[in-house]
Amino acid sequence: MSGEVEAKTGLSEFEAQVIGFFCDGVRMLGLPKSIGEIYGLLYVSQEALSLDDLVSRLGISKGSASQGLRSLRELGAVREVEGVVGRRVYYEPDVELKRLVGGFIKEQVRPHLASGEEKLAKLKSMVREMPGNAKSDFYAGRLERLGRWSKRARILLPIIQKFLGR
Amino acid sequence: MSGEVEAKTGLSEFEAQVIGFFCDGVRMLGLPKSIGEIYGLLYVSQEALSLDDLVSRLGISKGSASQGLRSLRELGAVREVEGVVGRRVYYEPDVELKRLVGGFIKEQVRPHLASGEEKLAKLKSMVREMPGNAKSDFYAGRLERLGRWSKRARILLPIIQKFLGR
DNA sequence: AAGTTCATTCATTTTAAATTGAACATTAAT
DNA sequence: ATTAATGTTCAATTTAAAATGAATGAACTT
Repeated sequence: MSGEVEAKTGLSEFEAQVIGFFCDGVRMLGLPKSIGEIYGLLYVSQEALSLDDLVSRLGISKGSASQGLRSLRELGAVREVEGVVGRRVYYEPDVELKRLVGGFIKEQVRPHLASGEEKLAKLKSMVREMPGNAKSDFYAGRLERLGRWSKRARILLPIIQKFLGR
Repeated sequence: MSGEVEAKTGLSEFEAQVIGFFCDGVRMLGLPKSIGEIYGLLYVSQEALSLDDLVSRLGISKGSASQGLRSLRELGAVREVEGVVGRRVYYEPDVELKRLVGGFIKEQVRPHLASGEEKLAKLKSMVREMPGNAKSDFYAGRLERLGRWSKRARILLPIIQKFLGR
């Protein structure tokens, strides 16, 4: 009657709210909701959880859980816990902001920045190969400005990481 | 045969590539492609452009153009140019990174941060109202950590803006 | 005030992204 | 070697987001 939370499984109200908190967070970063759900549940759980735990408690598919865990591993946001028993793998969250941001920058930001710089280089060569185009000076100026943007980003990223690292 | 660019209108290859550059950029920020197209075309255009110019040159609908321009105005990424003639409004891009980032932080980042902090406060009160729950200490610790995250973000944002402001 | 020009809104359609789950590995136990 | 347990992949589906464009509104012109 009041909440917007889907409580089809045995999540407490508190757990559901924390999970919702992380869903909002990851959506702001352009990541799928399921990643927020998975990280969120790990974040509120004192014990490490297996893939099957995530599936049953969150009510998501095995596929989602598997893919979500992979993304989170790549981001460095979760780590495997030595599941002494059997071959089942248990996960726990990395809760250090420094590392979370570092992973995000490394996996999401830097690749985009790099591909942007490639494209920029191509654009610059296009301008160079323009004949006596009246606009080419204007174009060159605009591209130069873009180059300054990405240079600033490159300087800024380590500053951010350093700041968050304590 | 080779390119992925839709050239249904009179966009030069160069213009199309610049627009593609900005499409990638805004998608990284979680904004719709049309916003990248509009800003991109304004960015490569020496003269200010009207809504109808955007519609005809980009081949997008009036609705998209209108909504996209609104978002860009709200972000402070474009400004109206005093269209001396008639009542048609012409737009030009704001090309200062400082202001673009500032607008993005103000419009996109801060609201999310604020709503996150609200939710966090609610979660904290939920923990306080927990009876002698065995997990409440663990929960309190986790929430405290989240609070530190958002405090850091609040400190970091002005640093970023200051850095980009020269 | 009737017509014109230009911009916005919003219900519908389209497109893109995320999710699902059955089929396919992989590894371990017997 | 066979079965059981666990994890991954990917074509098909579902869901969410964005684009469309007809209807509407607002502002100007005559």
